[in-house]
Amino acid sequence: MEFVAARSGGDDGGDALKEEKNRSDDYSDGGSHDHDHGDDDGVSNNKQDTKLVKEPPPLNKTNNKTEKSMAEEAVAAGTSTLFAAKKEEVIDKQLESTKAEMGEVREENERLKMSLSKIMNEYRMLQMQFHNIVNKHEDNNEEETVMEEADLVSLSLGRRVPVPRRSNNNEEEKKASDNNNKRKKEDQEEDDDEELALGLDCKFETSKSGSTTEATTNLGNKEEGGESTWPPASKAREGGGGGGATASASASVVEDEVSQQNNNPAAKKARVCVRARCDTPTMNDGCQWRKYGQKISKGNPCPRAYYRCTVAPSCPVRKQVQRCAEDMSILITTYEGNHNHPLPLTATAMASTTSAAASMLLSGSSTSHTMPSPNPATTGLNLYLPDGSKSRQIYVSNPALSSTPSHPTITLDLTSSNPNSNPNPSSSPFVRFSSSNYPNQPIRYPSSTSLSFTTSTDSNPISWSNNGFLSNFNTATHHHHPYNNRNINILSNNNVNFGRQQQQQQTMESFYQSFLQRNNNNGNNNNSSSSSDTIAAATKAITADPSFQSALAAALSSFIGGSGGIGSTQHQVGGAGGADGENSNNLINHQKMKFSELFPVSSALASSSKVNNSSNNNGGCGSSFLNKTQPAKTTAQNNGSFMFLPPSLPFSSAPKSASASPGDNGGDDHRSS
DNA sequence: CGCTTTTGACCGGCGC
DNA sequence: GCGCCGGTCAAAAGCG
Repeated sequence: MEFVAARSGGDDGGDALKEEKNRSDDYSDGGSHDHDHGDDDGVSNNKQDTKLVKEPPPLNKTNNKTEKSMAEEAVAAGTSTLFAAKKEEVIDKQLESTKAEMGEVREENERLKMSLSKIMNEYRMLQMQFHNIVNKHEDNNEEETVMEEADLVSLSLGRRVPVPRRSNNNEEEKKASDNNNKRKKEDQEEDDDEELALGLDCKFETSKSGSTTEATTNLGNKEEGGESTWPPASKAREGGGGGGATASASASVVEDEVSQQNNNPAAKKARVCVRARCDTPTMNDGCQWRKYGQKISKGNPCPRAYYRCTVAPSCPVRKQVQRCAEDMSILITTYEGNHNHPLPLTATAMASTTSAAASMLLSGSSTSHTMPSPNPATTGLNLYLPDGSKSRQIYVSNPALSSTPSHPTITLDLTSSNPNSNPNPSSSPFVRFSSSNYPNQPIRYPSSTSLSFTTSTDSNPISWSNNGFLSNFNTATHHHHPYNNRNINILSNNNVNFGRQQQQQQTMESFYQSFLQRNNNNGNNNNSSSSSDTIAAATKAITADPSFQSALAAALSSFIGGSGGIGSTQHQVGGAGGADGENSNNLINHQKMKFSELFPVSSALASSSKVNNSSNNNGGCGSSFLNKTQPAKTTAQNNGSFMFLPPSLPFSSAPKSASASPGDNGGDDHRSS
């Protein structure tokens, strides 16, 4: 048992150690080994000896038999005694040779024991050294230890990454793993439990070793900030448990990014662009943002809102939020800079995602451009979700990088409208809408890194939320993508069920919690058996699969802000806290708007209440960009002609919510500077 | 009153 | 040098 673990630890001396254990009688190291000793002694310790010992008796027996038989024959048959004498000689020779072999074996055994004792001494010395090293790393700089991983970029949410002990590949650990296996296994189990609870471990399997850079944080240096990740403060606070530890893993990544950026003068700012279907003004990523500007950018009728992180006064992180011109249901959030403060747990989800992306962007700067491949199965980003002691992958397909000269950008495509992942874009009303209005836009992203977290192309007509959120968070985790991807279809395929969505007036604040409740509600109120079944299946999937839970938690935290953690202090998707009614109305209106997009004839009814709501609307961007139009524009909405709104559509009256993720698209200024 | 949003103005980079 | 553009600043206004 331990041998297996020891070997799994990758120790090249595993065999030697095994030999040592097998052969050494003076090997004293805990009771657990005693058992092994017993087994090993029986199995292989004196294998040759036993063989040698066992062999002679048969010889003797056979010889005795021959003697007896020969004597009987001699007596009985009266044959000559010469034959018997020859036989005795042969037997004596065999015995002598056997004794000689036994002596050689004994000598060999003695030599092996000698060598074993030497090896054991060396091993113990190495073990001592290893312990010292490990203790130093753990006590002084866990983060750097994390960064010593050669080929993995590990991101963890909300938990300290148990990397230091697990992934140190030095030989000391390898050997020490034998004696420490039990302890380490216990520790790993604990760590695994932790990960199961809160962790989303994202590891990039790259052939690069660039992730071993030193932690050169750039506190407050927004110019060189990696992207939307969270390093510096966390590092500064390390050892403080909680928040600092939470962000440590991500911090390592970002520090890596930063260092790599420093190594690359051309890359001033790394950006992570997250594309997600979002009805709300911004994705609630757990952080608090303050809007400091808004501008119409070229090529996109939707204004671009500029936010800065207000969690810490000096936090240099910026965020740009803009609706996708081709598909206004898609919210494009671009993160830039490094947080210099600990992040709430809900913020670490997006942090992890963006960190992972940025890590790939930066650490793989030389190869990432080659990642786009006609075969999605061969390229992509593997997000490892801890599943007990194992890790499972979420394959993020078809990454591609784009970088302006000053801003290397990686795009996380959380939508299914990714042409790579959604061969049937017409299934999404938004896609259809967008394609008709902005035919040029689909070309916007080929040049950008597109990490599609979706890949589920089948339109599962389930709408967990009434605003397109997680509308198709189906049971794809139990399916196998044609590309062997693990499907977590988040924010995909807005399969709008208008009637039900109107009935479902969900507050986004407790989205996840209400989700399960709404399963029942759906079943009771909507009688949507198919959907309820599927939701039940999805629920089962969630409850049954720890890794899926992690993924779900991350996703929900990313897009909804979660009901826990700081969620209470932050306005959830939909805008102002407590404005559930407004949110609901917004959601309803949004769906109506969708409906009107598809069915203009009926849109008049749908938009009737929306006009009234739009004035005080703090709602989400979906609702915001649909509802928060100037009165003059509202007419167009009433006519179901939203898609034909002028490019300068202001989407004004942004939400007044003060905290997390206020509305983008708010304001109608078209600054021409 | 404190915080946020709005929004016109400003600045710097870049291309021509 | 000029204009365009993205990004930021900061005063004014709004909100609770």
